[in-house]
Amino acid sequence: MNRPTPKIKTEIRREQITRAALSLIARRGLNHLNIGALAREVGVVPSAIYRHFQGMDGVLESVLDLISQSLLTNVEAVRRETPDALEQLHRLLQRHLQLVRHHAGIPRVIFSEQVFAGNVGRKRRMHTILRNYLQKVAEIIRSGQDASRIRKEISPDTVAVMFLGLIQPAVILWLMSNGSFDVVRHAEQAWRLFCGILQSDGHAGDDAILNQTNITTKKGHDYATEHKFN
Amino acid sequence: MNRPTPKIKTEIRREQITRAALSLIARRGLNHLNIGALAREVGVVPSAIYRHFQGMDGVLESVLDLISQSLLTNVEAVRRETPDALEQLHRLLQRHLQLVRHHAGIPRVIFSEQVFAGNVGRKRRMHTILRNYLQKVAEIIRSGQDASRIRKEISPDTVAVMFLGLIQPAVILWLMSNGSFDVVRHAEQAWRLFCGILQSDGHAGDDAILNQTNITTKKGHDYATEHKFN
DNA sequence: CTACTATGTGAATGTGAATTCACTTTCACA
DNA sequence: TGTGAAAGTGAATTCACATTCACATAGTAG
Repeated sequence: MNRPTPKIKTEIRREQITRAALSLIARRGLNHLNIGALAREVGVVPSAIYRHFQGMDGVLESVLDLISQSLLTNVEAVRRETPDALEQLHRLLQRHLQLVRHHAGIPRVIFSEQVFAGNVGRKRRMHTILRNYLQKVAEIIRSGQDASRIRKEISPDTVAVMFLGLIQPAVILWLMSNGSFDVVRHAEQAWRLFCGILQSDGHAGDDAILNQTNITTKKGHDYATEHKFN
Repeated sequence: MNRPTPKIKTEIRREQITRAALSLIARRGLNHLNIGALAREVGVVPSAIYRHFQGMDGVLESVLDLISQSLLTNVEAVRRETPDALEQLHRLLQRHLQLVRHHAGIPRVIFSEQVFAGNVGRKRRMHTILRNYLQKVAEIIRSGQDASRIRKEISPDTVAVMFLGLIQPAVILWLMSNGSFDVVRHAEQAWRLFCGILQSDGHAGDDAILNQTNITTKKGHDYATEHKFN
């Protein structure tokens, strides 16, 4: 009451709202995301949201944009970082995990019903986002094949989906276990094995994969962040 | 109105309702599952549901029971079918896909927000179901190691999660693409590669993995069904 | 300083769905 | 055949939200 809510330009508010939405989704899930909670998070009154978005649908679209952008940004980053396809994949894996761990809203949106079942347009949108990502991964693999770094007889598309498979179940376990499942450790171990499939020079990464479960007490490593979230 | 709704013993109704729920989830998603729709599906009036369940929560619990049971049934089946660990895994993969393809409600429930975010007890329940399944898979792997069929230096737990990874992303793509993504083909290709990781005798399944995408027009093979659904 | 416009507010309205309850009907069994 | 418990019904209640709208106010441009 003392300080009335400041008025912010709609462009900035839209971004604020979008981030707030992703954050709320991370904490309480997409189903519990509602205009009221969103407004409270941003510090305005519910009806104010409508000054910046058409409604929940609009907000969700915006969230999807953010997710899509984040995923593709990671691809571009690893491409700049190293020329070696295998190394690119490895780093992409790490970045993906880092992204997801800092923004648990992302997997929640991806796995969400609202996306599978809701609005047909949104479903298609999400599908496109995933396909684009997979396509980029497949491109990396193809380039690795061209450089004879990766076995030529395997299908890039299949491998791209398998790459996602290194991440997804682990993330689900992570979400379900409230963070107890150590996704990073799992990913590293899985990567070792996975690498063995890909490499041209035949020798798998059979150096010391220890027999240990992936349950630890939360937390772990933390690759440097560099995402435009707050 | 002519024929009034027959009265059915609660035990049977419960089962009817549970299956109806899974079926509705398959068609419209968990979020759209509501007492009204469920009642209509079963052919009774909404309030009648409360004769058999405490409410949506009760129904959901029952659905989780059904899912858990289906998953474990598959494990037992493959164990009976063959003694070879690798073959058991391969068949489990096929059965899992078959199950999921006939009951799309299952992955929808597993991926669902309602499970991740809703009721804490339900989340834990789902987590337990998954963990149990993974544990069974890990056991198969361990037995394969004991029989020197599978490389001993790899962690059964990690591999079990990777096994899930052969399935999950494919199923998600399948759901998002309205069935266009050919999960079965993907799974077979991925299995070939995956097998190469596991086998003791070193030679990967490098026989002819064709370079083809997995998009086809719906449908495909269809392993024999033997699940207690209708 | 004035006035315009973009933002923010709070009250009001509307809707869909869960749940409850008093009442009715059917079924099984004595 | 009669009766009590189990199962089904429909109306009423409540609730949580989304959405709208008339009004208030803060930036800012002239």
